[in-house]
Amino acid sequence: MAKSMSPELLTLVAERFKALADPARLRLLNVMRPGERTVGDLVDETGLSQANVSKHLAQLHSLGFVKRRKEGLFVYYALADKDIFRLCDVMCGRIEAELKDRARVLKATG
Amino acid sequence: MAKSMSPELLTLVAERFKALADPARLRLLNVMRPGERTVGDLVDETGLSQANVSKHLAQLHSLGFVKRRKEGLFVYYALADKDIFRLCDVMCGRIEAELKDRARVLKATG
DNA sequence: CCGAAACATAACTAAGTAGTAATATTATGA
DNA sequence: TCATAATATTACTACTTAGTTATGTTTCGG
Repeated sequence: MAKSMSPELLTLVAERFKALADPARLRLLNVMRPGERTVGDLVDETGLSQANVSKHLAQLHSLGFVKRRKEGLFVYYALADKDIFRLCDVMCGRIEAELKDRARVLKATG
Repeated sequence: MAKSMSPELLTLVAERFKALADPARLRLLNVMRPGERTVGDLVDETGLSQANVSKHLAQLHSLGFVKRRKEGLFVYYALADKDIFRLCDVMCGRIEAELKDRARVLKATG
């Protein structure tokens, strides 16, 4: 984090964290991991409704997390870059550490 | 992101992103960057109300982003680790790239 | 003990948001 | 041009949550 983060910058950062703060959007991003997917693919692979998927994709796209490519009737979405992996890796590392710690405590207690 | 992220894991990850998806909490974390702070310090340096600060700190603490140390009447909060810097750095990099890109487009258009 | 200071918590309100159902838009082929 | 398929958008509802006010809890000095 830079030395002095202005409230405006913090708002922009928060806005981006918020885009990743939803299980449905994370599922969509996860499905796109191997490569681009059409909206229909994403509907099928997540079980979410079409309208819901479209809305989530619009949000992820507006913040630059995914890119879109139109081909005939279909629109292909793909991850814009590898940042999401890095971000999720950090979070997963935290969760893993927590679980380990919890297991350690349980072992010591029980 | 791991190959197969279960919905449960994604929910845990989303929960943690959500903790960072608020300007007030980011401000608190930013104030704690140089070192530990009492609740009163955080109230003064952020301008948030005491109750509000306590609530945000409880949330950040429950998810392991900050640690607490009690000393007499005062409670000192501090960043639990350096993950927050890494996470915010990624987000700031994205924002910077966006702004650059927007400037480039404006230059080409105007 | 008592009062005050530091912090936490509870109850409440207002604003934001995910999901749905219905409708609109766009592109294709007959 | 028309019907249809894929996606986007709109209007709405239910739920969540940030902030406030008021109150509770803990700790210490006198």
